[in-house]
Amino acid sequence: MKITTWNVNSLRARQGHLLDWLKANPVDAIGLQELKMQDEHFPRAEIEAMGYQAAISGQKAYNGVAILSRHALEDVHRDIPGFADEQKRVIAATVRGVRIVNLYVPNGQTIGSEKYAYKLRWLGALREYLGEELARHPQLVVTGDFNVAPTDADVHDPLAWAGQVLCSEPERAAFRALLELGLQDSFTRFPAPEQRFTWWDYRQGAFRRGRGLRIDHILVSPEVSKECQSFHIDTVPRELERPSDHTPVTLSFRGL
DNA sequence: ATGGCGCGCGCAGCGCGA
Repeated sequence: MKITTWNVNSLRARQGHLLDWLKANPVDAIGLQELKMQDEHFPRAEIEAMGYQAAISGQKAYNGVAILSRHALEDVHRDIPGFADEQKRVIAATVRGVRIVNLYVPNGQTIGSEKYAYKLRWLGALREYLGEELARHPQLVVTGDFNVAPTDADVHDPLAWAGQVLCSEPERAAFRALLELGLQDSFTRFPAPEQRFTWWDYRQGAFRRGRGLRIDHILVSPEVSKECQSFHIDTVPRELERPSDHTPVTLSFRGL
């Protein structure tokens, strides 16, 4: 089994890239973020023609998440239970007995802003939710754009980013609190690849200059961790015309 | 130097992302 996460930064703008990528990489399931699209505009027929079912939680202009799967999507849930939020950032489904929770964590804008406070509140609520999911589903995979670079090694220029949003200590502590539930950052399960970033700014040729961050993650429960086989950050789509600023990240399993 | 680039919205230029 293979599970991918990809922030497409507008599904309408990236539909061609997504379909081409799925044709070349027929993963079992993929969590998408930043659809920026209402449910009724989702290209369901084109996705189904590729052999995928879709569970979606869309929103006009901002946010929006989906899980696509080549297998049945069961027990689909949206949002964080008990956390009032207009923004569509969470969708969960069970695929072949594996619970997948797919996230688009708030960006946080700037330290001290209302959006930053919302991000930290959101991550606190997420921790409660994932604790419950972990208790219910021993086979748990959490995919998403977490908007947190967990350590300085995940930042091209740690000094320039020190204390900035995505790298601040409260954000990193909130990320570690997810791991303390018993989840593992699957990236750390393998020898660090030469290229470890998953996002590069569109400006200033950041991708070409290797100025990126690792902010897209796949967390796994202990039962899933045992089955992990490989982890891959695919930079090919980032080279295309009008790319998403994020790359797809794929975790492969032996047994699941 | 507070923008750069790319998106949606909507038809000009702004809000937002990371």
